[in-house]
Amino acid sequence: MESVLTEAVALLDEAGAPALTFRALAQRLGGGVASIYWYVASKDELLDRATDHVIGMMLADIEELPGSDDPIDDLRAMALKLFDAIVDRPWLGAYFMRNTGTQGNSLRLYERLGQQTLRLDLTALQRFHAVSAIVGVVVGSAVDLGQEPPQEVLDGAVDRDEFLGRYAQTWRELDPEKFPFVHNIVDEFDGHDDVDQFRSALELTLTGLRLQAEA
Amino acid sequence: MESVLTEAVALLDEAGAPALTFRALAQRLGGGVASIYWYVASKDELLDRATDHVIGMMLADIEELPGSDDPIDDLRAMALKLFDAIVDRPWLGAYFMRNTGTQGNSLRLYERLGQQTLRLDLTALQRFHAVSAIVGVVVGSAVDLGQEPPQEVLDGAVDRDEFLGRYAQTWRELDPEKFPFVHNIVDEFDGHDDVDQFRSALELTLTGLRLQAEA
DNA sequence: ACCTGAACACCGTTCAAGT
DNA sequence: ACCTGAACACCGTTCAAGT
Repeated sequence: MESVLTEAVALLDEAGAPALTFRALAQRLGGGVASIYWYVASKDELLDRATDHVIGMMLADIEELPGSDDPIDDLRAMALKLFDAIVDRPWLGAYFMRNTGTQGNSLRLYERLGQQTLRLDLTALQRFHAVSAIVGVVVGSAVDLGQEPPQEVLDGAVDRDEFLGRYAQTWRELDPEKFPFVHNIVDEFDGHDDVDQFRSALELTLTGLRLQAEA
Repeated sequence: MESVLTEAVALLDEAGAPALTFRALAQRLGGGVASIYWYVASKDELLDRATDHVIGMMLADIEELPGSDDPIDDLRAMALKLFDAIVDRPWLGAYFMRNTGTQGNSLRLYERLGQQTLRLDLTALQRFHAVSAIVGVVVGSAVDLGQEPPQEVLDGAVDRDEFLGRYAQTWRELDPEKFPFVHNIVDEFDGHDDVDQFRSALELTLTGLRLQAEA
C-alpha cells in the first residue's frame, strides 16, 4: 500500500497528472493492472490518497515551523510553506484541499491553520471565513501554477522568461485605447515572479484579517 | 462553429465536464465524430473555446453593471457577478481564467477588472498584483464549488444541508483537544452558505487593497 | 489475503475517402 | 470547404481464476 502511493506520487512528480495511469503504475510496481484495485477502489480514490500522502509531508514541514507571538505572521509562514510545496508539485493544484471535510491530513492541515485564528480576537464565523480565504488564496495560486507550463517550457525548448516575454509582446501590440490596464501593467507582467504574486495576494488577505481582528 | 460551442456548453451545463465527449457532442450535432475536428484541433481547444464562449456572456453581464464613484465597490460588484455565473456552471471552476494571456474574452475580462485599479492610487506592480489577487479569490472559490457535489447530492438522494450536517457530525466526534479549531467553527460550517464564504474572502482582499491605495 | 490475464466499454485522434 | 466511417492506441474497470 505504502509503495503504491509512493510510486503514484513519483509518477505525478515526473510527468504530471496524465502520467498517472493504472497501467504505468502497475508496470512500476512490477505487477498486473488489476492488482492495484485491491488497494484502492477507483482512480479517484488513488488520487485522493496520493494527495493526502503528500499533504502529510507538507504538514510535517509546517509543524516544524518555529512559531512566533504574532498569529498572522505564523499564518503567513505556513501559507508560504504550502505555496513552496505546490511550486515543486504543480499537479497538486488540481487536487489540493479538494476534500477538507473528509478525515486525513487535509483536515489536520485545516485545523493547524485554524488554530492560529484562535489566537485572534474574532468570532467563530470570522475564523471559519478567514481560514477559507487563506486556503482560497493558496488554491487560487496553485491552480495558476498547475497549468502554467505550456509544453514548450516543459520541453526546455524555451524558458519561462522567454515565454512570458512573448505574451508581453502580444499585449504591447493591443490597442492602448481599448486595453489601458494591460498596457499599464505589461512591464510588470513581463518576467514576473509567481512567488511575489502569491505573497501580494496573501498580504492583502492578511491585512484585511488583521484589521478585522483589531476592530 | 457557433452551434458546436453552444452544444458543448449545453453538455457541460447538463452533466459537467465528463459529459463533454466528442461522441456525445457529435450525436447532438447530428454528425460524425471526426467532423468536430474541422472546427477544433483538439479537446483542449474545444474546452478553451467553450470556456471563452461563456466568459463572453459573463463579460456582457459585467459591462451592464451601473458603476459607481468607488472603484473598489465596482470591483466587488464585478467579482460577485463572476461568482454568480460560476455557481450556475460549476464546471467552470476547472477552466475559468486558465488562459488570461491568450487573446479572447478572458483577456477582455482581465482588462475590465484592471481598469478599476487604474482609478486607484497604486503603482503598476500593485495593480498587477491586485487584479491577480481578485481573480485568485474567484478561482479559489470556483474550484471549491466545482468539486463540492458528491454525487449523492446531484442525485437528489440527499440535499446539501443534510450533506453538510453529516460532515459536521463527524467533526463533532473528533477529539476536542486535538481539533480545537474544528470544534470552534463546526456550527458555522454546518449549513453555511457558499456565497457568504466568497463575500468574506473577497472583502478581506478588498480591505487590504483599499488600505494600500490610501497609504 | 493477495495477485493475475484477459476482456469490456469507452475515450481522443487519425486518415483515406467522399461531396 | 465541409463531412464521414472505420480504425488505432489508450484508458478505467470487472471478473473469473489462480496462489
